[in-house]
Order: sequence, then structure tokens, then C-alpha cells
Amino acid sequence: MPELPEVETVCKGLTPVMENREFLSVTLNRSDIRFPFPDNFVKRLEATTITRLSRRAKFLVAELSSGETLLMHLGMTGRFSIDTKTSPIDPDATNPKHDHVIFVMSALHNEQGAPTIYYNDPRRFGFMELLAVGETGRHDTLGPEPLSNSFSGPVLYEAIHTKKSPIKTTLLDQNIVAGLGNIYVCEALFDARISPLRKSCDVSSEECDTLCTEIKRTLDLAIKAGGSTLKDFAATDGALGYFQHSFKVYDRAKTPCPNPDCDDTITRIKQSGRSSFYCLKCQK
DNA sequence: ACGTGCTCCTGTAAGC
DNA sequence: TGCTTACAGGAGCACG
Ligand SMILES: [Zn+2]
Repeated sequence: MPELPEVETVCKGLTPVMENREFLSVTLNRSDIRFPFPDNFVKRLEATTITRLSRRAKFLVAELSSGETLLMHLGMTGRFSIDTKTSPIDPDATNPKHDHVIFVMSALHNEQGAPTIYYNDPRRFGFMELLAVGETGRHDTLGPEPLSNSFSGPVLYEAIHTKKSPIKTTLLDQNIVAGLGNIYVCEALFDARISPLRKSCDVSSEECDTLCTEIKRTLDLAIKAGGSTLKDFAATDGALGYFQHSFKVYDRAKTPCPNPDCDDTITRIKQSGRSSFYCLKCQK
């Protein structure tokens, strides 16, 4: 599951082979992944040029010369791989039966061969949407980008101080703050010393300041590390992220709490169907 | 309106 | 060696 830092890594990898290039061909190997592909998907993409590729939360956003917008979401197991003459794909890295979309992009004049981009997604929780000019998409109701100035302690406090649901669940809500997932919420709550079970309305404004700071710091570090590689995340060139070596609590049940003044171990609990990892002594 | 839980799907690992 | 169960980065949807 790619979260914000992983999607950022993917976006950086795709930009040089997608931005300012034309779709020479688009191949769909099935009619749906999480959702059906948009009507006339291939026809609406072929011969258009991507004028800009960017990331919004966990979405990749490609603005097209046609005025339409291609939205791509990786779900849990979505992965893009780039095959070029100079940097050929590792054929053993992914199972080709889960290659659902293939983009062939135009070559630059000093390049030999067109870059080919494979979208592979075993669980098919990812999706692609094509928005007509002015059409709203699933990314329109998202909360603030956590790394932008529009996300701050006071903004977080304002958004959560009336909510009765646990802070863990609230931080996963993309309409509150957009881009966090299970890993980085667990890590940020540990660094802010707040229990994932705490009611959101019981988190003080001072704690929101701390939490906001820790969210930004954790995401920054993870982006610098190229994201986290769990089962199947890799950058578009196959490179692995290494932030997973820096996890303090995520997937570390029964291991010692990393705080030097603490002798407790990390506990795993379930909250709304998903694992939370935390230290009972350090996080209240 | 809000909060919780189920669901989509495949792959892997653990337990018996 | 099976077979069965639990769990995995997400988030839309149906309930109460
Ligand atoms: Zn501790």
C-alpha cells in the first residue's frame, strides 16, 4: 500500500517518461480494476500529451493536452514499472498476469526507443479515472496536503476537535488530511506520544501542534528514503525504498519500545478492521 | 450527519 | 505434506 511518500516516489519516477510526452499507444488487458475503466479510455488518451504530472494525496494526476485529467490511484498493490532501452525492466519483478494497463510514450528526439510503462496490480484495488474538462473527481473533497502550509496544528485541531472517533481512524480519513495511511499514522502517533485509541475530541490544540509537526517530519524522512518497501512496493525503476528500516512501531508487535527510557514492548490492536501498533506506556 | 464494519481481490505466512 | 485461517499499503458503501 503506497501511502503519500510511496506515491511521491512513483511520481518522481514517472515524470521524466510521461510529462511532455504523447501516448503512442494505450493497452487495457481487462475492462476494470477496482472500477470499470472510463468509456473510450484508450481513444481519449492516445495521441494526447501529458502537460503535467503531479501528486495529490495518494493520487497521480496527469493533465492532458485535450483538457481532460487522468487520475491514477495505486490502491494497495498497484505498481508502475518503466521499460526503456537503456534501463530494461526486470521480468521477474512482477507477475505479468497482473499487468492491466500498458502505456507506450513518445520518444524524445535524442532517444532510441519509446518508454513503455506497465501498471501491475495483483489485488486490483487501484483505479484510473478520466475527468472531462471541468468535471469533478474523487480527489476534489480531499483534505489539505500534509506537507503544505495549508496543513497546520490549528487546522488539524479545527478539523478534529468535535469528532468522537479515535484519532487513529480520523487521521486515516482522507477528507481530514490527505495522504496518510496505516504506516505513517502509527509512526506519527508514536512520535507525538498519543494513543491511537484516544478520542479525537480529546486531543488538545497543543497536541495537534505536536502531531502536525510529527506527521510532516515522518513524511519528509520517508520521502527522502524513497518510501517504504513492504511486500511489493518498488520505485518505477525497481529500486526499493528503505524507510521500513526506520519503523519505530509499525509491524513491530512484541519488540521493545524504541524509547530508551521505556522498558515496554509494542502492542498490536485492531481498530476498524486495521492493525494499530503502539506503546501502552509512552502513548496516552 | 456521524461512526463502525464489511467488502472488493490475490498472495503469503502461520497454525494445525 | 496439505488444508484453513489471518492478514496485507486503501477506501467506497451500507448500515445503525
Ligand atoms: Zn514505550
